[in-house]
Amino acid sequence: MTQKATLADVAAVAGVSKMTASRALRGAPEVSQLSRDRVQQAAAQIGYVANPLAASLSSKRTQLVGVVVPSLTNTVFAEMLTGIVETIEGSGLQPVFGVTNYNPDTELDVLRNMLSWRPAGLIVTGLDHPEAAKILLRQSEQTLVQVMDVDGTAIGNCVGISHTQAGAEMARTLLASGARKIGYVNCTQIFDIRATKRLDGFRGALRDAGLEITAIQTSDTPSSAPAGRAQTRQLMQEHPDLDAIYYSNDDLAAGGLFHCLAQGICVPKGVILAGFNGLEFSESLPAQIVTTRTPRREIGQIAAQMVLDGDTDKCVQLMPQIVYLGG
Amino acid sequence: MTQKATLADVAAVAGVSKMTASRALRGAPEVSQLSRDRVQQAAAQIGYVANPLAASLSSKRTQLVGVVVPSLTNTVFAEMLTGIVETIEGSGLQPVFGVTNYNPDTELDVLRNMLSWRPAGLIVTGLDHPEAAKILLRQSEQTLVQVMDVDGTAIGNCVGISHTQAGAEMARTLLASGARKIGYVNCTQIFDIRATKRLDGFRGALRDAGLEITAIQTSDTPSSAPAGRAQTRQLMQEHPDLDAIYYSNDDLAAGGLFHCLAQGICVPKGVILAGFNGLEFSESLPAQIVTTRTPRREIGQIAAQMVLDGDTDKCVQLMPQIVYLGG
DNA sequence: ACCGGTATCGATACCGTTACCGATACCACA
DNA sequence: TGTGGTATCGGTAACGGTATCGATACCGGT
Repeated sequence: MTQKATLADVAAVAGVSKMTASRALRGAPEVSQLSRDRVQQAAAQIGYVANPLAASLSSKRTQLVGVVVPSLTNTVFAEMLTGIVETIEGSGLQPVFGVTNYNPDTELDVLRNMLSWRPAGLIVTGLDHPEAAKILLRQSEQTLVQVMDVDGTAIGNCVGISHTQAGAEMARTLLASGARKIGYVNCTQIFDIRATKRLDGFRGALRDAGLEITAIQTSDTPSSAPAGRAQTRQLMQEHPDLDAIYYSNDDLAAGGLFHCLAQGICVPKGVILAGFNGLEFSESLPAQIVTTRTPRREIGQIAAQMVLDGDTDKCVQLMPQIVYLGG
Repeated sequence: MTQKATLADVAAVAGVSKMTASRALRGAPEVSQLSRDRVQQAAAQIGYVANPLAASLSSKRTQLVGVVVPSLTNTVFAEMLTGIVETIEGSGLQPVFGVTNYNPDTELDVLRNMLSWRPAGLIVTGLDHPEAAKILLRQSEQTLVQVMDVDGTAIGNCVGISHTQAGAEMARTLLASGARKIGYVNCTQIFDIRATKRLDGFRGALRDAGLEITAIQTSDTPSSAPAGRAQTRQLMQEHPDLDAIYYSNDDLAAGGLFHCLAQGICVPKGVILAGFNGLEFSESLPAQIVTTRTPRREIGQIAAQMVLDGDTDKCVQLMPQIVYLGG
């Protein structure tokens, strides 16, 4: 009881060799029904728990899937993780998470650490990594999936959306609603490359219409609804005549909406607020915002499926959707 | 390049034995400065990456910390995870997450799976587990920390808050504000034992004042702001004269607030809304709600520290705080 | 009765690392 | 010069499994 039961113990109790016990427990075909039953019973009897470390070392294969995300508190990544977890569930694969905090140095560390486990698959966020990380990823042998973003060159498999296109589409949507004086709000405490791509696409589409962003309100606080509220207050104070405000995500946009509600500014009549992600809570907001619904859960599912299938060069571009939430 | 470099390769290049190489890389004291340098240089030169599987198998120790949470999309757990991650960072420990979806059967599976890795530490959510899980936990040898809840009997270490007390305190707060007709809103799609404890405490304190909950609005949808909005609508339709509504969490409460705002109901003048957790976004809501701020990040930090320190029977009860957010 | 084939099993050699203990060298000191 | 102690190293045996291949038994067909 004090010492864990080992395969040898199971084999001894079952009266077979270690190999037969191993095969029986793994469901290998070359075991007689009799031995199989005996082994399973013996294992149950002494409470045997397989040791995946030893198995991995011996077989030179692991059942690990490394998942590297920038943040856990961001619902978007949490939902992607959920997609991954629910897809690999029951496959015998084990997800291992790493968090980079949007920091390239941390990302490199996390990646190195992840790779040291020699995972069967690796799912990393984004296409943009520090050069050293790219080298690591290229050298490594396992199934690689880069998620969330398709704007750039993938090293391995790839699932996501085009943030550049998403930004452009939002610009066109706002323009179509008649907006001409448009503000932009973001947070730069962390360097969010995908938000930057959206901004680029947004700007490009405005320029195609002969327009520029009227004002940009940036802060180096973490992105959150309170930050969105504070920044919107400041932005609208300096530019009371904006037709629309594009936020780098729904949290900021919700904060912006809260500011408007508190000030009695009518949304979207007085000003259109645009976010990104289409988070669930946005659906219940008391006024309507426009946002881009991202299929993050599906991205997680597809990425996990790619790992399961051992794909190597697959690339799936998902199409986000402009939606009007709340009201 | 195709085959990973092993410790033997490092040793060969450095001109020492495997043992010396191993010791040098681990920073063991019984290595001369000369050998140490040579080994480190050799390792860097051939790009050696240590294999934690082999190390763990050989040393019978792992650097793994298993973390079992009910959900990843719930910000509360994500923030606790953040606390854990930031605390064990740099200690050489590796967090491994498991998600139970509030399902006891899943919890047992996840736990079994977690334990099979023989982690150095295990952090699980709550004090209430299926009986089989409790047995597993009691038998296992590693540092165990049960987090979030202190209402009950801990198996190992324990850090959290008393949800019963939190519920009672909220009841007293609402009573002190003059509320007499009080509604309660929750979601039961998942069985949230801690929410139940809060409700018990809440009810108890009301009874102490000779009162009962006026109406309970339950739904079996997942807990979210949209659910909160829908349920509040229904509840207020049937009971338009409520003084206050207690929600099982801030998401629902925010949804409730959105309903009131959309209906032009004044909060908190017309009705007091009470949530739980004190999420960051609640701070920016355009009207004031009352909630219980929970120290979930700190809980994660303390739990991780307990694992690092190898504590066995420590129990830390943190004190939540009633706060007024938004407005 | 002999043969080839299939089903079932076991012995052995690892996987890459660390624990353990013995070996060696070198030093100060008697 | 011998002796004991310390610092540094290496050989060997694990750790708990799996891959591989050879051994055995048993089958049907001729």
